[in-house]
Amino acid sequence: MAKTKRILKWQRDPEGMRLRILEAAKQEFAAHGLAGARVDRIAAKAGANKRMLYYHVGNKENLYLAVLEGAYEKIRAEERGLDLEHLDPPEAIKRLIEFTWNYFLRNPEFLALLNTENLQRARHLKRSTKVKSLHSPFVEMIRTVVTRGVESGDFQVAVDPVQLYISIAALAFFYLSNSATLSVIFGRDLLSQQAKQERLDHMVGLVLAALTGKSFAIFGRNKPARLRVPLPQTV
Amino acid sequence: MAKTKRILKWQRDPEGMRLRILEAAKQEFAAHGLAGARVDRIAAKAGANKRMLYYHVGNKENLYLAVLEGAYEKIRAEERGLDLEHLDPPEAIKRLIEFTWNYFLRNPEFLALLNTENLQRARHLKRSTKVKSLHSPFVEMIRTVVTRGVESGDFQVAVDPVQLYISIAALAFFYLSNSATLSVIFGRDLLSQQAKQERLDHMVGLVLAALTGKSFAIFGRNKPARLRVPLPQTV
DNA sequence: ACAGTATTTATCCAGCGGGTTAATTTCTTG
DNA sequence: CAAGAAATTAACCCGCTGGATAAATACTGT
Repeated sequence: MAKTKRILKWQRDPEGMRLRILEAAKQEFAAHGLAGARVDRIAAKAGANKRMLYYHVGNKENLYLAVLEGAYEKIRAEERGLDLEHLDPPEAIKRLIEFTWNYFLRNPEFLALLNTENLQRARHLKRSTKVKSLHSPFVEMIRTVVTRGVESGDFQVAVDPVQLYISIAALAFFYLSNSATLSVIFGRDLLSQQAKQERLDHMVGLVLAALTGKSFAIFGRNKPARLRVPLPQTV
Repeated sequence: MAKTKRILKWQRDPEGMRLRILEAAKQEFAAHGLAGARVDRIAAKAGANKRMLYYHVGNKENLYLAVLEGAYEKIRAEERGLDLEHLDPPEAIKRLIEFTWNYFLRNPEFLALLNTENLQRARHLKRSTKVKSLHSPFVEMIRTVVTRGVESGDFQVAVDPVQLYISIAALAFFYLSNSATLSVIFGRDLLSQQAKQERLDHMVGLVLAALTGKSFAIFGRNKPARLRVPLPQTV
C-alpha cells in the first residue's frame, strides 16, 4: 500500500518517447524545413520536454538525420512488400506507377523532407551509412520487367531502369510537391479528387504509351471518355 | 575644381543597389530557404548595408516575394522568346523539352526558390497579383502543337496540354532538383556531362515515343548506340 | 551657394531559439 | 528496502537575428 498509493507524476517510456519525438520532428521538419523547424514545437508536439530531445537524439541536426533515415527506411520497406515480378510487363509498370503515386499521396512529409535535404545538397544523407545501404528494390525490378517486356514484344525498347525509375518518380513527385504553386499558376485545384485521378491516368498513359507504342488513352483506369476531348477548360 | 576635388565616400545608385540586393537575395534564399536566409549575409553579398534592404524593399518577406516574382518574370520572358508554332509538331515538342531542361540547368536557383515556396504552400505567391497575371505561353503553344500533331497524324492522341506541360517540367525539374540525394542513393554523379546528356535523350525519347508511338531510341540527339545496350552498369 | 530631400551608414535592442545545468522522480536489482 | 541508474522536469543562459533609430552624406532645384 505504502508502496503504490502515491500518485505518479509520470511514467518512464523511453522507446515510446523516442518514437513520439521522431514523429513530431518529422511533422515539424516537413512543415518548416530544417532552419524553420522549432525545437520547442517538436517537444510540445511530442508531449515532452525540450531537454528530452537532447537526451534521446542529441542535437537538432542529429534529430533531423534520424527523421530522414526513418523516412527512407519506411518507403524501402513498403517497396519490398510489392512483388511485381510475376505480372505481365505493362501491368507491372502500371502497378509501380500507382504505388509511387499513392505512396506520395499518403506520405506528403516524405516529399517535403526530400526537398529539404536537397536544399542542403544532401549534406546529411552523405554522412548516413544507414541510408546508403538501402537500395531501392525497384531498379532491379524494373530491369527484369523491361527485359521481359522487350522479349515478349510488349515493349519497343529497353530503357535504362534508373532513368525510368527517376522518370516515374518525377511525374508523381513534381506534381504533388509543387501542387501549391502550380495550383496558383493554373488557377485550378490540382488536388481535387478529379484532378488526381486525371493525373494518375495521364502518368500511366504516358509511360505505357512510350514503352509499348500503343495509344495513350487505352491505359486510363476509368472514364477514358475524358481523354477524347482534347480542348478542355481554358487555362 | 573646388567643386570636385573632395573624395566621395560613396555614390548614389538606387537602381543598381536595388538590383544588387535582389540578386544577392536570390542567391541567399535559393541556398538556404526562407527561414535559413540571413538578412546580414544578403546585405554583405550586395555590398550594402543591412538598413538598405529595408529602405528599398521593406522587410524580409517582401524581399523574398520580390525575388520570387522576379524569377517568374524571367522564365516567362524567356519562354515568350521561343516561338515554336512554325516547327513541325515532334520537333516543337523536342525544342520545348530542351529549352526547359537548359533553363533549369542555367538557373538552378529557380528550382530551389520554387521548392521553398511550395514548402510554404504558396503562401506568398497567393498574395502576389503580379505572378498571377503571368500565364505561361507554353500551355497554349502546346495545345496548338498537339492539335496540329493529331491532325497531321504525327501524334496518336490529343493530350491535355496542362498535363503535358507539367510532365515535361517534372521530368527535368525532379532530376535536377533532387540530383543531390539521387546521386547519393544511386552512387553515381547525375550531373556529369554524360549523365546530363543521357537524361536529356531519355526525356525527349520518352515524351515523343508516347506521343508518336514510334520507338524511343530514334529521338536521341546523338550516340543513340548507348540506348541499344539495355544492361548498363550495376546500380 | 543654400536649403531640402534622397540615399547610405553605424549602432542599438528586444526577443527568440538552441542548448545546458542541476534537481527530481521513477525504475531496477541485490 | 536501500541505493544506484535511468528517465524526466524546470529553469536558465547567451548568441544571434530581424528590425528600428538617428545621424551623416550625397544629390537636386533654385
